[in-house]
Amino acid sequence: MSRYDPAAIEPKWQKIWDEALTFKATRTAGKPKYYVLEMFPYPSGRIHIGHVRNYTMGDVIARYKKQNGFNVLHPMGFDAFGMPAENAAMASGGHPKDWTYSNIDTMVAQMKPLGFGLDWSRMFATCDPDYYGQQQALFLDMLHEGLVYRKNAVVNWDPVDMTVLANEQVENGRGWRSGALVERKELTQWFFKISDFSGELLDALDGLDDWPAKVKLMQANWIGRSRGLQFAFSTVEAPEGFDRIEVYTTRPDTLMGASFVGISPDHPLARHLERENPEVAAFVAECRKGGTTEEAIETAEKLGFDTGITVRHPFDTSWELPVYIANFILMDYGTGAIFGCPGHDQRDHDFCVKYGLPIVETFLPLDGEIDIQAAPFVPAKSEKVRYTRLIAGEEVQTGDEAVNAAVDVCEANGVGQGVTKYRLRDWGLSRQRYWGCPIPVVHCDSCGVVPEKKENLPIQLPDDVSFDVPGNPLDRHPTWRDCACPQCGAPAKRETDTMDTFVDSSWYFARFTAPDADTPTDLAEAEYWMNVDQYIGGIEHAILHLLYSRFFARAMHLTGHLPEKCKEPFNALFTQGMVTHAIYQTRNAEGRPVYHYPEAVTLKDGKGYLEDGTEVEIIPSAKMSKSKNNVVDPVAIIGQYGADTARWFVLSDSPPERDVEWTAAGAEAAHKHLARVYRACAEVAGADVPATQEDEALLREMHKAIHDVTMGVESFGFNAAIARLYAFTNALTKSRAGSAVKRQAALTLAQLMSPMTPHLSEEIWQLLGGEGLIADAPWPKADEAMLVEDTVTLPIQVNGKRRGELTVPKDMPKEEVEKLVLTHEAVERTLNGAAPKKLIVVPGRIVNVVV
RNA sequence: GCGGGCGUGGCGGAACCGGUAGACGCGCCGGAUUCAAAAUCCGGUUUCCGAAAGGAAGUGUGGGUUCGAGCCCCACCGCCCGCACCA
Repeated sequence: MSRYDPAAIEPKWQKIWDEALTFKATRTAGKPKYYVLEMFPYPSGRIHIGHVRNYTMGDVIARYKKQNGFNVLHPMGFDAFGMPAENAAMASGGHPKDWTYSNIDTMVAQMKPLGFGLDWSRMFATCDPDYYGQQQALFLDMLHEGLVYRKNAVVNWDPVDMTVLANEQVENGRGWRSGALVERKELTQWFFKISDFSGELLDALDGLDDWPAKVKLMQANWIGRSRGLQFAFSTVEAPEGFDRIEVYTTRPDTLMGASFVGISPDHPLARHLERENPEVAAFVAECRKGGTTEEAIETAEKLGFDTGITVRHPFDTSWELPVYIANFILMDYGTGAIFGCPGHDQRDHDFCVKYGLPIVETFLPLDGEIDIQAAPFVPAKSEKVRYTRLIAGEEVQTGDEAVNAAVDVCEANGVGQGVTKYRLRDWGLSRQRYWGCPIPVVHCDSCGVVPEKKENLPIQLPDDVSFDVPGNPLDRHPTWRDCACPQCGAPAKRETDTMDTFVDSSWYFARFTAPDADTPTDLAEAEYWMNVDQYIGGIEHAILHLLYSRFFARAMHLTGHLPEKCKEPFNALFTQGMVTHAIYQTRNAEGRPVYHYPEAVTLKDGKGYLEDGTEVEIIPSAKMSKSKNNVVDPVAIIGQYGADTARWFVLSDSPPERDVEWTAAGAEAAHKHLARVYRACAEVAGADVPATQEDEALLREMHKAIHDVTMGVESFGFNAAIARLYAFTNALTKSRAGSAVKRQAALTLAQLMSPMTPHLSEEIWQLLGGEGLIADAPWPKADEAMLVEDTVTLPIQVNGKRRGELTVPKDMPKEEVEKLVLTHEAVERTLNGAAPKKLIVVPGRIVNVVV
């Protein structure tokens, strides 16, 4: 009998699937489809065990759906534009394109041995001119539709590298690479009008029943809808043109408790004063310093500057409030100006205490005393309070009721109007970088900004660039910028900004339905394959990627590239956990940690030792990191145990939404189990035992396994499904059933395992003479009749504690069960002749005797 | 601070709708096979008392609802994640 040899069988079956085009997605009218997609990877260079887990989950779903008669679309591609490629080029002198494509080749070569049922013929990278050319076409259509516009925006500018930095590249106010102090620079940039969709993107979350509540909540918070009042204070002795200050408040009911008006350091009035008054200039300069990175310092201290200007209270014109410039007010939220109500806001309270401003309450708790001077009273808006300085409504009402009443009264009195505001801002897509999709517009001296003609697409990135000098290579390329104005034909210059890489990943799922179409999508294909039925990816994309994709799907519908039904492109979303691994560390003489590779550590009784006997500290379940020496390389695992073991292990033990810890012992155990399955099935293939009395018991086990594993796969309970498969394997190996039934059970076992361990399953299928490929074989169906037993074992509880059990025919009437229970030895002993207080019989489940 | 989630043996984790807590795996213990080892197979394994039969306790803590609570309700403790000067 041969041994389980993954190194031989895995490549064999991969070749067979390839040649049979087993996983090629084909559109057939009348046959249902299923589109399963895992978030595509960035081509960083090597695949990670986390990728293996992510793609294995998708593959289980894909193979399972195929066996259930669906036309499955399960594609793979690469999110290939982005800064690491440029950074690599700067560091080692190569070209981002070479670096990227060579990484893609490596990663594809690492992924193929894992045996994923992918339609590789649809593969693309977002840096393929074919893909980004279509993205440019899409951009032009969105521009035409009014979904894209230009405006000035502030960026982080590194004056040494002459480049724009992302927020996360600014460390302590300095560029992460150059170390130069980062400047705030205003540039004209392109924006997508995602804010037009704020309300819709928020409301539509309700319809996403198969999305994690957590993700929906994160998106809702990000969009941040608030209802409030916008109105203007009239000013006293303000510079010309500033006779009104617009403010926005979500608490108009506290208007009678206002103590001051605060404006942002970036507010037009502050900017005006800055030019005239050096003290103001010094203050706002202080406020702007460092930006977001020094938020620790900023949170500690709330600073204000009294402008000397005052405003009149809208309901009492003799009441004047001072106007402060305050460092905690953001220009891009609301109107950049607020009124401060210290009685009911901690921040305003701190501010008023610091600057000696009056503190009055507008409402009090229904019962009990509070000292509003000592601390603000900030109850939930849904809570009822008693108003002492009432604008509108009942004296006793909830904050929500009071806000609505206050808005109505203010509107009736001509004091502003109720407005709905969103936190979500427009999506700035311009990046002053080389390795991205060029924005297809032309700057013409006479015509201004002109969209490029579609027939000129793709506007390709030039290859002859270098990264040895700072700045954007597109800017300094000798000829690339030169072009003819698409409108007047005169010599003009191309836009040198490229698109944010989030644009690339906002529509790739649609492109997979027709990767070779000469328009962004093919409507017939999109109509058939969309939506993505199951999307799988990391929680880190809960907000941006998924929100941008939802926006893009709408934009693509408006521009005629997707049918209406695709406005929400992902029917179901699953966010998977990470694969973690223990860190083994000791400390050097200075007390700094020293990290050891797992191979160097021997484990004994839960403790780890180095070769010389030194005990190491074990930090369990840590995120894998190269610098901590705890990375598990999938290629090494496949070499050691084979792909099926890796696939089996990453799904076992932990629920898929949670992190799973990779342990050598666990991987070893998974491998041993697969070898055991192979042995057991090979034994069955060679046996010839006539039918026995145990046949039926094994068949019942088989049908239960079919039922449970099916449920497990359907509900993403892969760990539970695997546990069930262990149990079924045990049942098979221990059973003394005849060979015919055992063969049937083994074939079923192979099928139930096939989404997780496809190679081993095909091998067993072939060994036992299964018909065709297991990948094509219909998923087994549980026979309901075999799931129900003729007899049931009822636990007998006395006062809720289990005291014994009783085996009775399944449909025995309640009365008879009761009689039997009362004669049960344990019950008789407890009752001791007395009658029970109560007797509860739940048919088929349990019996409880109350004494 | 706000929002969300989680807490079950030595470990990862099961437990459908409120109905036998600890499935399955790891580890550990014992045994078989072997000259020996590896590999494999068999049995045991929540804790405490007991030789055993059996009994008692037990799902972070305290209370509640219920014939019955890991699951529902209230309060608290701990951990994790997300957001955050948002007017």
